[in-house]
Amino acid sequence: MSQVSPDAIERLLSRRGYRLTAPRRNLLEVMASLGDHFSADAVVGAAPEVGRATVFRTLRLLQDLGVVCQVVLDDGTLAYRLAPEEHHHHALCVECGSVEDFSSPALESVLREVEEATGFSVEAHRLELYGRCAACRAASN
Amino acid sequence: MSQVSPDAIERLLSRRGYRLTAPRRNLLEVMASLGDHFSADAVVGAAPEVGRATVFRTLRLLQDLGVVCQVVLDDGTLAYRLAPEEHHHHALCVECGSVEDFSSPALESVLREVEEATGFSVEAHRLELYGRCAACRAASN
DNA sequence: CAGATACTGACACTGAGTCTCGATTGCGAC
DNA sequence: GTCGCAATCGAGACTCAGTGTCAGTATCTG
Repeated sequence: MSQVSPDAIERLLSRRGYRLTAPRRNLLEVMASLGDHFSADAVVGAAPEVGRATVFRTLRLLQDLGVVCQVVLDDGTLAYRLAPEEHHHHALCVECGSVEDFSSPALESVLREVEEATGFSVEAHRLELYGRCAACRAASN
Repeated sequence: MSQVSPDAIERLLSRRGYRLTAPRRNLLEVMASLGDHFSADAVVGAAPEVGRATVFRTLRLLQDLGVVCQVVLDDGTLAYRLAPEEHHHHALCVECGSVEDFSSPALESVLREVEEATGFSVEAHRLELYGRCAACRAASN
C-alpha cells in the first residue's frame, strides 16, 4: 500500500497555498479509514460534521492535486480513491470489490500507435480492468 | 461510420425474442438522430412520448445486446452511443466533443502482460482517450 | 492581533437512474 | 381474424450524485 498519509497531504495543501482547515483534516482522516475506494456519499455519511458541499469541493480539490482519483465501477458509477500521485490504472475485482493500482509502460506505446494511426493527440486517458483478483481466483479454485 | 441502422437493430431484437414496440422503434430513431453520443436526458427530451423509465430500460437492454455502449466523459459523467458490436474504445476530442471508435489488438497483449504480472484475470475493460482529434488539430494550427 | 479573503454549511436545486403498479399491447396459437 | 397473456409501458415518486448561492466563520499574513 503506497497510500499517501493524511499528514503528507496536509503538507502538500499548505505548500500549494491552500488553507489547512478542520473540515479538510477531518475528511482526510475519514477517507483514509474508508478502505481502498469509497463513494462520495460514504464520505458524506462518515463525516457528519462536514457539509455536503464541502465534501464535494474537497474531493475535487484533492483530485486536482492528484491525491484522489476517480474509479469507474463496472456499472459506470464513480468511486474515489486515495492514490499515489503517479499515473496509474485500476484493476477491479468483480468478486471481492477490491481495487488494485497498476501502471503499464507498454500502454504508452499502444497510445502512441493509436496517435499515429488516427491523427488524434492523446492528452489523457483512463483504463479500468474488471475481473478477478489473484486472491479470489485462488480461493474459488 | 459503421453505425448500425435502426432496422438492423429491430431485426436483432425480434431475433432475440424481444418485442418490437412503438416506444422502442421511436427511441432507435431518436438515438440515430442525436449524433455520435448523447446523454440519457437528451434521449428523454427528444422522445417526449416515451416515458422516462422506458428510456432507461431500453438503454440498458440495448447495452446488453451490445448495440449501445457507454462513454465515460472526461468529467466522469456517462454518455451513450450507438456502436458497432465489436469490442472497441473511444477517443474523445476535448475541443469539439466528438467521439471516435478505435480498436487496438496491441492493447490485448498489454492486458495479458498485466495478467501475468499480477495474477489478476481480466474479464472486461474500458479504455477512454481524451485529447484533440485530427480535424481540431489541423484547424488550430 | 486585525483584517482580507479563502473557506464553510445549510439548503435548494439539477441531473441521472430506479421502483412500483395498474394499464397496454405485441404476437403466437388457434 | 381474434384471443390471451406475458412482455412492456407510463406516471410519478423516490434515491443517489453533484452543483450553486450566500451569509457567516476561521485561517494565515502582515
